[in-house]
Amino acid sequence: MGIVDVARVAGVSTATVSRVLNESDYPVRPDTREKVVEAAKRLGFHPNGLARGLLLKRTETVGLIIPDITNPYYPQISRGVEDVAAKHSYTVVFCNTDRDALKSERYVEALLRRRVDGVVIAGGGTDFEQATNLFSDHNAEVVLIGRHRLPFPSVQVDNFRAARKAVSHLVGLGHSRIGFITGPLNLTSARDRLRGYKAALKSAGIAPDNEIVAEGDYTEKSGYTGGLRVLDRRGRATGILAANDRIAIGAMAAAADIGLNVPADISVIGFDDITMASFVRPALTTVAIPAYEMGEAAMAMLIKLIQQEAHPRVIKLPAELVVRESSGPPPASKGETSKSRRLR
Amino acid sequence: MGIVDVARVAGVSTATVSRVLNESDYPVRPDTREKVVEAAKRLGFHPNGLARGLLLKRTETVGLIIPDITNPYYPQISRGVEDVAAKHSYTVVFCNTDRDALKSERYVEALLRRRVDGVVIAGGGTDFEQATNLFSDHNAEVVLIGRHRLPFPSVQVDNFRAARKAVSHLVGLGHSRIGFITGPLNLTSARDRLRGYKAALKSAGIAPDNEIVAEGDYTEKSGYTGGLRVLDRRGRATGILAANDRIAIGAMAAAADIGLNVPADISVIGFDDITMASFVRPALTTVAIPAYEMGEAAMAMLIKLIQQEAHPRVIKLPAELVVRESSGPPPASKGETSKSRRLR
DNA sequence: CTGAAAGCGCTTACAG
DNA sequence: CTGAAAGCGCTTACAG
Repeated sequence: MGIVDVARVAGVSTATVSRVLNESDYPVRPDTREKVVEAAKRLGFHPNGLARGLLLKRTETVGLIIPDITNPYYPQISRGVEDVAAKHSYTVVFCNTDRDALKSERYVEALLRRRVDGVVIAGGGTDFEQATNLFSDHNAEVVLIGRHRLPFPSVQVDNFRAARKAVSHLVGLGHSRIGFITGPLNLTSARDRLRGYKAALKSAGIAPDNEIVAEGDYTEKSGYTGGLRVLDRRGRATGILAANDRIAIGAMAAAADIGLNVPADISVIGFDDITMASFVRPALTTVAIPAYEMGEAAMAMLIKLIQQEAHPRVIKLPAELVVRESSGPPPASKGETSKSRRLR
Repeated sequence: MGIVDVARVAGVSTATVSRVLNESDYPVRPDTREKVVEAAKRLGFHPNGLARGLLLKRTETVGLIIPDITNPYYPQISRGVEDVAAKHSYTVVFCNTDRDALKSERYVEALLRRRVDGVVIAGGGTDFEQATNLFSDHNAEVVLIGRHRLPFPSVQVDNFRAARKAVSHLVGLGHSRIGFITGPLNLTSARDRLRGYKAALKSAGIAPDNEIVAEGDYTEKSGYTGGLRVLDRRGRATGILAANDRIAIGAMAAAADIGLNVPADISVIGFDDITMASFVRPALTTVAIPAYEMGEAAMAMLIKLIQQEAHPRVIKLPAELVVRESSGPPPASKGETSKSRRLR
């Protein structure tokens, strides 16, 4: 069942069928048009996109390469990408690399074979230099989300400034022992946040202390472990910046399990503003990263590239501090917990 | 740059190139084979999947239709689907319908045009009868996740029994005022859980009370609202079953904001066991739905269907109660909160 | 306004 | 073991 069948039933040529069904502005007599539409509907005709793509060299398909959809940051991005893709009748192929070189390579090959018109790549940690060049060489456009050191258009957020803003908030509240649980330091996002943290301490005249900095990996578990490390000692932090909300929530769990009160004993600030952030108790103060909008912007940019329209080379989106319940002034005297006060 | 170029460079025919590159078991002399492999590599040849698919009538692409990847239940499922897809070198096209008929229709058309080999459909609420028949008529296999009233293979979990199990746990703890915040009742999953809740009450000899049942929609917000409704009155519930973890976490937030202690004043049980469930405090008791495994099973089944292998018609996966901190015995005397006790 | 025909890049039955 | 050629289902330049 193909276009020739429609042509036969309508009593016209395949050329005419094609012109009608693609709403070409090629002139076709109204009654001819109607016969075609009628026949197509009667036969339940769905044009073969493979044949079309083969000929036209465009598939209206794009790839979305992310580390892991299970990380609550990526569903937002993906949704943004997909919504604008759908709006322009593009279809998106979904690739979870786990930041694994082998998996990435396989996906790149799969996308190349499927002749995608473009890809959006989010999340670093893998070296995409070769991959992006491959896509580029094969007429697939590339848009990056986040800061990569690659010469492709990208959508970014200023993680450095965002982290600084969060730390300043803590400083403004009176904190001077401010810890940090980082993301995986092979990621630029994580490194930028760490740099911002350090810069903010410096400009507040606070000496850095590695005892209250722990490396995490953007999971709740690493936040829990890091939280225990940063909190369970004398001279502990009175404020913690976490490199994302999952870490922050893990750290809050650690605080609770140690018997520390948030924010009375310890303030916690996250990053991202996932939905859950406003529903944990105390509600999480966090730096909101506009993930959905980043996805939207990336896909919009990709479509412009594909359709050879003008477009900016890099779009910077703002991150904003959302103050909720988990941040407050430090406890009155150092080392004293709300519990010890209560017990007095 | 195509197979003819590779053939020319290797000094063989396209037939031979095809046979070598597809690892056909057709006999090819080793040195010929080598020349082909060499040429393909040198030219950076990536076979055109569109041409291949057009001819073979299979694309090694499947569609994944879900309501919304932003709902933390679906990333797990999607990951399961995608992991086994990748393992078999299938590619997955990603469709978020928002349970919207128009969007669904568009995706179905897009998938049909792309000649996907099959689709897995998760999440009801939309009528997929027409869609599934369309796929079926066009040689695309269909696997459903969850209970639909459609004659297609499916992967399910027994929500009825799972809800009963959760309520029984509360009854065993001594609760007799047990509330329920439902999911959207147009979904069979939500209705099955509600039925299970009612059945468990009945077999425990507890009269149902609509005052402590609220309709939610699987979001934190609806859990918060529902929680306020069920908790903020005399004769309030001492235990709440929530139709998913997001609702449960919303309900816990409501309890906290009212000044109620979980589990001292009120026990809360969720459904799903999302990662966050073990990191909120108190950690959430919940019925673990094996979402990742459901995705895996569905995709595995789909591949068997496509490759015409034997397969079960329906796979039932077990749901297990995970007892953590949010459930405990009811407060000693009715209407008395831990706060009022403390104040005494 | 309409159609005949070439061609997109592959695979495979057939012939040698 | 190897190759010539047909054909998958479309679109479009060309001719009328």
